[in-house]
Amino acid sequence: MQNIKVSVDAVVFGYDPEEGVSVLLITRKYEPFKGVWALPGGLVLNDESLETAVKRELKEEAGIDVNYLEQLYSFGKPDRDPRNRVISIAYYGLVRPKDFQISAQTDAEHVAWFNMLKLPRLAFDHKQIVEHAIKRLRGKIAYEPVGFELLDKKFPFSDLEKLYQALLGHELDRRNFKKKIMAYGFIEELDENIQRGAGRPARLYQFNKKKYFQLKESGYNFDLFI
Amino acid sequence: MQNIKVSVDAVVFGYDPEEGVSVLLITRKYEPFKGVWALPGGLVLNDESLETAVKRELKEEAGIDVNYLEQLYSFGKPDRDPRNRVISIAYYGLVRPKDFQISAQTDAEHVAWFNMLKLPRLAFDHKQIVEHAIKRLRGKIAYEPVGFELLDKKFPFSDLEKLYQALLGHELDRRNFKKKIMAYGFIEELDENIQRGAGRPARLYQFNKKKYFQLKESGYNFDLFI
DNA sequence: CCAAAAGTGTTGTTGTTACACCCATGC
DNA sequence: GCATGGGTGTAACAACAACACTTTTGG
Repeated sequence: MQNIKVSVDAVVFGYDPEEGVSVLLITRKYEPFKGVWALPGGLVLNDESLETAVKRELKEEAGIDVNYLEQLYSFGKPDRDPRNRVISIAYYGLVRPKDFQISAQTDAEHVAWFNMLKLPRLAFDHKQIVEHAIKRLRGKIAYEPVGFELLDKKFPFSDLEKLYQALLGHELDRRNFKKKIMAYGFIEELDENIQRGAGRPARLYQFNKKKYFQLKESGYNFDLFI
Repeated sequence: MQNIKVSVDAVVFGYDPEEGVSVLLITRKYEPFKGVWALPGGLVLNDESLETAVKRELKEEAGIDVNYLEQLYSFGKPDRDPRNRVISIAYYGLVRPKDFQISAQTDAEHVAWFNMLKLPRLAFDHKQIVEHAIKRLRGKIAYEPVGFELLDKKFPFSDLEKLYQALLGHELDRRNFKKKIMAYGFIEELDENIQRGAGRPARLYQFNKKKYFQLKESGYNFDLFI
């Protein structure tokens, strides 16, 4: 008789031009790994879809609604949970951290953002899951402009550039980056500026979803970076 | 109390220069969908890993060992199995059909290869799973030379070319294709020819895994086609 | 000698990379 | 007036796409 539990876990990424790319973590309220940082997640209910389960857990544990959610991978080693067999279907999500006041809720003691490069010790095999998610996100930005789910609706071009640099882990040429991105035509320049700290005010831009989906439907392939 | 079963299903691709790209299917021996074509697969045992489960099922149901196996996606809609809640973790595999005499075994009535473009009606949501796998395989060949798992150890260049054409669904320029592939350096020309039917005999080539992994380790990015 | 499949280079076009100075603001 | 961050164009080079004739075999 099969006796395997099914859970979902979520790697939620947030971005802030100052902080870089962060991952949302909670501390576990119960054993095993009580008090240890972990990914938000939990068992799937009998009659809910996997995606619904992830969204529910994120709401319950961190009070957050994601902007974008995609299945990542299923982790199913027989000993990944010390109690009993649990396979976890991992998702990753993108969110604008400023949109939410994250807050610990049921099942979680604390909730916090951690820079993706400076993570604490994590429960279970969650470190592996996060690594998998980072790899996926890095790959993803090369052919889909997911980054826009992480930025404000209107953003200075330098935010986008910094996001790509943070994700890719290397510098980009400002002029070439802008040229390439703008050539696709799914970003529009607005007639507004923003001033942040010192320096010349920056022109604001926004993502044009309609144009993006048109391009995508017509079989266009985005090839952004290596 | 959670009551969800966990199964695995496999989309095994095979290739033959005459037949094109095929998918391995079985007919179900029991209800539901008794007698209907379906993907090989079944429930995961309590103490086996997901990958082991896939390999075991392929052996049990079709007498096949895959050459390459990769997790595809997990399908978990609450009503995808009419009996009870079953989530399926789908894998896709590659195999050289000539290496095996496929044969129906326990749990399967018949086993057969079907051209990936001419599939019969499939049980459960297996059609969706196959479509997902085809999409993935198409994407995959663009940045990893998985195709070699589908070809004979030694093959004429035209086999590789036909494989890519079958997968991509469009023609390729013979000269440009060869130039591009050979430039990576992980294919070596042998001092052997093969004669198949009419026409000039073809030079044989083989994949050099060592060189391939060297390139890959050194962070090289293969970018084959759109 | 004809049909079938394999083999092979060059050129124009396009895309990519490298690179440096000026501009608008706050302090 | 200086420090900070924003904005912009060009030229050299590399990659890609398009293109057709010759070679070797079997029948």
